[in-house]
Amino acid sequence: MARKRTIDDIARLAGVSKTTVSRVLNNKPDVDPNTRERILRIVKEEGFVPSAAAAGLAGGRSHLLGVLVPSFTWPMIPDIVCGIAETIGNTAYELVLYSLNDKTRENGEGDVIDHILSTNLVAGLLAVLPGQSSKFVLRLHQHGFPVVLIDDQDDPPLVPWIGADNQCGAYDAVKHLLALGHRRIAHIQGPMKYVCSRERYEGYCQALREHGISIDPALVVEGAFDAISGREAAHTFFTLPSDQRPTAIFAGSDLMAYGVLTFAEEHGIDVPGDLALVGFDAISSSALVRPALTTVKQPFQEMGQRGTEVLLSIIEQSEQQRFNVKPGFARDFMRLSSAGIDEPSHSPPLRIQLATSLVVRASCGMRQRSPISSIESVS
Amino acid sequence: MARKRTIDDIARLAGVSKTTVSRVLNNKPDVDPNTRERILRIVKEEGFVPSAAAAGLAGGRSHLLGVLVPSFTWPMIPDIVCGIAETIGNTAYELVLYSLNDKTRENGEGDVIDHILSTNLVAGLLAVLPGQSSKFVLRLHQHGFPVVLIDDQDDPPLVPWIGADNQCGAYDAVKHLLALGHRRIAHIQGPMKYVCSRERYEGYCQALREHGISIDPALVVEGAFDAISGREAAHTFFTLPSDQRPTAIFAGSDLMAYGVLTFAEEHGIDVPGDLALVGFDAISSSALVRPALTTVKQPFQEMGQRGTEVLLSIIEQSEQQRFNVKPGFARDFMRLSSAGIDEPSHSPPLRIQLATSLVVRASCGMRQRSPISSIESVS
DNA sequence: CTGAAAGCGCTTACAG
DNA sequence: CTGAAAGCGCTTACAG
Repeated sequence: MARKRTIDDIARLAGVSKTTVSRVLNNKPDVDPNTRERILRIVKEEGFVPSAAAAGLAGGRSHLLGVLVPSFTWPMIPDIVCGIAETIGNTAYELVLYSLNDKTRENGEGDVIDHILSTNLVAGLLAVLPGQSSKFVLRLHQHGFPVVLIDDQDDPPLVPWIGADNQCGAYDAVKHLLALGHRRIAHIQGPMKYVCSRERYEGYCQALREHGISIDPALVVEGAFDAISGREAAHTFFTLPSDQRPTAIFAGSDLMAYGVLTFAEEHGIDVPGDLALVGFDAISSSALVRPALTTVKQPFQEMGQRGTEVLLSIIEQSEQQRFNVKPGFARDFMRLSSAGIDEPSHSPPLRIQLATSLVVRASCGMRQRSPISSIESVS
Repeated sequence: MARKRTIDDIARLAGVSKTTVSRVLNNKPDVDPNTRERILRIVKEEGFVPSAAAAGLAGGRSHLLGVLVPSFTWPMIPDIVCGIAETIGNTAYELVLYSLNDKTRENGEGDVIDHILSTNLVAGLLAVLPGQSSKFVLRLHQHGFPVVLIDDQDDPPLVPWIGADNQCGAYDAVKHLLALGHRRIAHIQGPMKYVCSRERYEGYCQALREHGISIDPALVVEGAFDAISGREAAHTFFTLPSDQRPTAIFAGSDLMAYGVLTFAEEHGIDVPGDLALVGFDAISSSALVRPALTTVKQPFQEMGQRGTEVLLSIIEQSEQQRFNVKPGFARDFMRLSSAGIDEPSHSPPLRIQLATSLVVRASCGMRQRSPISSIESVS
């Protein structure tokens, strides 16, 4: 059973001062190699782990990383958090989870952000699918607080961001439908306030344009990313005169595609016989629905991993700055309140766009994948 | 933008000592009502939030709650964590997420537990589905560290625990199949090392017994909670002579039921026509598979909520003890290492068992639920 | 290369 | 009812 030793215990055991132990613990230079080695050995023997609270207090920094997620209702959140958790697990940091529940939402997301900042607990923040919070996150970033956006972009792009290549993913999906011979391809957009929805729409338009097909406004409907809005969109398309109906639908999210499947089931429309369907996201349940859904896979776990790595490097950099440029600078900087501080990051913000991949399953009329592979994707 | 004030700022603003501010902040008695009110007002005006790190260090306690989850591959984890996060959101605590990834798993879960204890960061731990970790968690509990188990029990029961009434849930499921006229009802067990698997099996036996049906060992197979093992179990059942095959299967988890559906799809077995199927868990995708799965719903969110409430009360209680019984007692107590400390909690450990409910869908031959309700459960 | 001392922002006996 | 002082376990100038 681990027990709580302090840095004093280690110092005594090693016959040095705690200053020296601290230096070793923090990989500072100017320690005799032998001394360093001896201390390291003792630290290991004793299973000593410094108190994060004390280190944070004294050093003015923290070993905690905040992760802000919207409610857990979005099916990609677990995958993203998984990637984050795994990456943080390899570092000395711990993960503090902040989530937006109904109560915090009604008070405005700004409260959560204020809270994150004022408790002064975390060294940086990963904002997953920030949505409406992104303007608060932007404020944080402008005040010098390390922040990274995951999945959902801000607009205009000012904050470091990791996400998928939405336009290219959408383009591939629609190309796939075109290759299968479809010409009347409808699109259910995600909410157009999201950059990713606009990018997916752009990919849709680009693919059609390249095939000399003009966009038919009757075949484009804005949804809400959820199943209900997908079903409504399908209803809209199928109340068109029969010769104007789509033969294929590209849904901006898997959940909206599920809504289309439900509509088809209700109305005896055969998928893929009468209607081909492609989703976006490749959440795990899309292998389970029938027909199994062809969809664009976003590398959610990798988004979490890369996002964490980027945040860590930003934090490191801002600490560098604090010690090299002017001691105490960053801390004072953080305390400035009303003044219109706007640190112009001279370099454009880091933006990493990860490739998507098309997962072909039964919903477009391709041969059904073997059942084993659909099992594997849920187990 | 929030900025970082300290308790000194508030003390100066209120014209009192920081001792008094601290007392107000911590709801201690013996403060003049007017003083208290004034301080509270200033705290609010300034948006002051005390530094959790400093408070933790000084007070020897922390405002952080650890949540230990196995990998995110289990579909109920998000629901449970959601319940936890929501409940913590109403308190002054923050949530620190620890997860077991492949690396930590190979080092043994003991490492994670040691790490949790030795960083001295969290005031208590919620262990979700601890599985193999539960013996480490037991050690924590025996050393006086506040711990609550969620979902998966320890055996024998020594640690506070919140879970579902597995036996009763299984009993209801099998009764449902019996009521539909089935007599050859198979069961795919979860891994029998888990208490919950044994309880579900017990519920299965109880229902059959009450109907004067004896358990046929050929109709009981142990699975691994995942889809592949469910498919294998179905294969085992359907290689029996045709008059000995089951007409219904009660799967110990939804994922195993998915495996049965896959097997049925492969072999042209109609569900529910040829075979009725019930699962256990009611994870969200069970509304999406076809036929939609009848299953036993576990109240995962509530498990998270109640578990958090229990942990909080245990922490409070142990702090009470620390200050009333003997100052410094708890802290010294925690540091004892080798000695075989075994605090006999004089009262039996708290155990809360929540009711399950049967969600009837298409897989048993009841009328199919309206599509709207299956949409609602995924959106 | 090393250590004594001050200090991070709080809490808690202790003394009034 | 209130405050001065010590201390939580660290880090960081500063001085050698």
